[in-house]
Amino acid sequence: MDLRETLLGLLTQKPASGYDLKRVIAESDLFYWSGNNNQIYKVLLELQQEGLVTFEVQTQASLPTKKVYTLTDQGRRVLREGLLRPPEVPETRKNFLIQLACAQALTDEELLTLFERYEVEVQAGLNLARGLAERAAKHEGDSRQTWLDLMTRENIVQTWQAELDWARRTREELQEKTNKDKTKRN
Amino acid sequence: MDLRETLLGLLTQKPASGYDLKRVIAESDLFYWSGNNNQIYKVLLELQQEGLVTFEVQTQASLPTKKVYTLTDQGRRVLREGLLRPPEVPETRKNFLIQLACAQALTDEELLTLFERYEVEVQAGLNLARGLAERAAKHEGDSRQTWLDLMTRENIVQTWQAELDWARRTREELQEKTNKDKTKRN
DNA sequence: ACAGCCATGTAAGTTGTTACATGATTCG
DNA sequence: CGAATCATGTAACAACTTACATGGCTGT
Repeated sequence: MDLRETLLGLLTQKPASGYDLKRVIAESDLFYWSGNNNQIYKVLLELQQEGLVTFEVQTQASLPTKKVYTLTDQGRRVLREGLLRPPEVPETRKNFLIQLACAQALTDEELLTLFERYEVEVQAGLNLARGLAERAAKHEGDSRQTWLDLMTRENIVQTWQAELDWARRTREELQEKTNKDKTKRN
Repeated sequence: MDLRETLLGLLTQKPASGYDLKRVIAESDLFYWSGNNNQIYKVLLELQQEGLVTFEVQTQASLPTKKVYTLTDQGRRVLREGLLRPPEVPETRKNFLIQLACAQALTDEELLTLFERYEVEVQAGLNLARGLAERAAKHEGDSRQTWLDLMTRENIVQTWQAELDWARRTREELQEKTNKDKTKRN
């Protein structure tokens, strides 16, 4: 599921301009690309040259002219093929865990504040994800696709929640350990 | 926490050659880089030129000569600074969720088999993570670092577990929905 | 004999990033 | 008046990848 396929996928929902797609990708947490021009406009051109999409130039009064891209039948076929390939497992980059692996140089207190800060950051991420999930829940269609979108939002919320739970439990355990060591020393 | 810092971090544990570091990174799921030569040897050279590491050439009987890298005091300082910066939140790329967002073109049956396959893949990932966690648990030191490593392993296991739980629940719900639709149609 | 490990390194490529350029319009 | 939005596109670079080259040693 690279950017090419993702753009094809987005175009199944409705025709869109490069600018539209760029915004969707940039504002989403699901579509993890930065949503920069260079990539998107280039990929769209490539898709067009391969016959997977076509575009129609739309002039607008008092707004710049835009190219509205639409999926072709061939594009739909290629997308379907891609979707039917066995799904990939999630790829996670937890820099905090790498930090922990390198944390020998830190004192217990420093490590604890690190955990506290991590908890705050993860909590913020969870709150954001919750907000998006609620917004998705308000749409209230009962098509399969709106249900899938809801489940997707739930997945993300639960991922953040699991991380927060781990961070809390581990911080508490660390706190106990640290206190014990202190009383020992006194 | 980029590759530079990670290499510094790995060198706190013990001096190592580029080849050693490459293997650690390539075999680990935590250190998410591919562990290719080009990057690692280049970064090590860069770190050496900045005075963060030094190397000692070690000739070996019946094995190629190697450069064993060691952290300098300055390297330790730079690493500490990096570790004390506020930790980053995890970055997750769930291509499966992107697929779901593009899945309008699929039938209910196709979607179901997609979920089934995803479950299998995630289960495999969980099994692998569990194996690594058990191996880590067997080490049985009671230093802070071995405890941290254990907690790290647990984090990874729980992340996989959360994903598997979600996949199962969602697949079951989807199955019910699909069956209902079928009975409706009959 | 042939594969695979140890150990270094380079070449060539893909992917993704930030930042810039243009130019009209709209909002505070 | 300046900033932001709409809309396209390019330039320069950073990060990361696969694949290759070398060469002796080890195990089947």
